Amino acid sequence: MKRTSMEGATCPVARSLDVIGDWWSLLIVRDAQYGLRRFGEFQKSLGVAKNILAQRLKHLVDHGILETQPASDGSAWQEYVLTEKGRSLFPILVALGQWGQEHCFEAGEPRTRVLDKAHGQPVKPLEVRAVDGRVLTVQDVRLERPPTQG
Amino acid sequence: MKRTSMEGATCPVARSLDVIGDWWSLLIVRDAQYGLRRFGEFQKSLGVAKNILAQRLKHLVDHGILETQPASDGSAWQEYVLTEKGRSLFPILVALGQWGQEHCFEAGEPRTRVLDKAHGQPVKPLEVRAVDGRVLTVQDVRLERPPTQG
DNA sequence: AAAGCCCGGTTTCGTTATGCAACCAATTGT
DNA sequence: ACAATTGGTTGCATAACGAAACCGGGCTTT
Repeated sequence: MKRTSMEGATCPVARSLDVIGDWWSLLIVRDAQYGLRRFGEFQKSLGVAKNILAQRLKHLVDHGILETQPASDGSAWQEYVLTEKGRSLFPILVALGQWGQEHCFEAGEPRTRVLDKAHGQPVKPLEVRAVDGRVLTVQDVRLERPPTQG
Repeated sequence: MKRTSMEGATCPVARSLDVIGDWWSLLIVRDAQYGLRRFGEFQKSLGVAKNILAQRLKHLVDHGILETQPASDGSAWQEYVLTEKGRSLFPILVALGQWGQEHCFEAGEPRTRVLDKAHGQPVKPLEVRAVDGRVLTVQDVRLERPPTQG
């Protein structure tokens, strides 16, 4: 009765979710993107139980999304910093954020926003595009499944 | 000891995850994007237990991501189809898929791909852009928290 | 250098969610 | 009319989650 794993799936979405699809991982990554590094910082920011946080940090380190660094302020403790793999989750977080803003808030309700540092403007809504630049919707794409599968 | 809810969070990412952040919801939505509509189709495609699937479908309907339609092939059963809110999850799925392809597969390992119908080409990698069109990385943005919080 | 306070966890234990299988009603095929 | 399929629900065992207690090493204060 273990939670079913998507590790062997041929669908990239399923494999991604297998790694970062739990309730906390993406929130940890989000906080890491914005500079949090220490266990205590994450715990305070997220309000998550310490055992769960420890589990998740270990999971993210094991999967190469975070790595531990010996220090940075001279103290003997370690810090958790994003790897390149972790930083490349940025579009996912932006996509989730934009969807959430659009669909999970009342008008005027206060919310955290991601702003372009250069001009203080919100980020442009993501667009899925073809290699030739056309904007694509779900109707414009199709799924290609691998040849030999079930 | 209930699973902590993000419903009241001011962060849009957290609110999104509160709705679609579990192990199955996005996979159901992905299948729905590619045309699956019936309970049995989802169950067969995902291999999920029927009680869990029923729970998740209800959850997605409650949150306005799917809606039930009376029929389409004349039978007396109902179908689950995406609402506009559900269709707008498309960029999130693309982002997850692209990240998964890049980071969760060995080279040459067979995988499902999303292709532009027009030319059969894979979709272009997503780019986060500023309103003026500049491509942004996480270093180019900052977080603006709502004024009175905490 | 001793006492005490943080930081970063681990342990314990109760509660919740997940997953499998059995069951069941309504619909459909024969 | 009878059997199989569809679309679920119910029960039960197990794994994950969450709160709080605990704990050891680092750091601080004196």
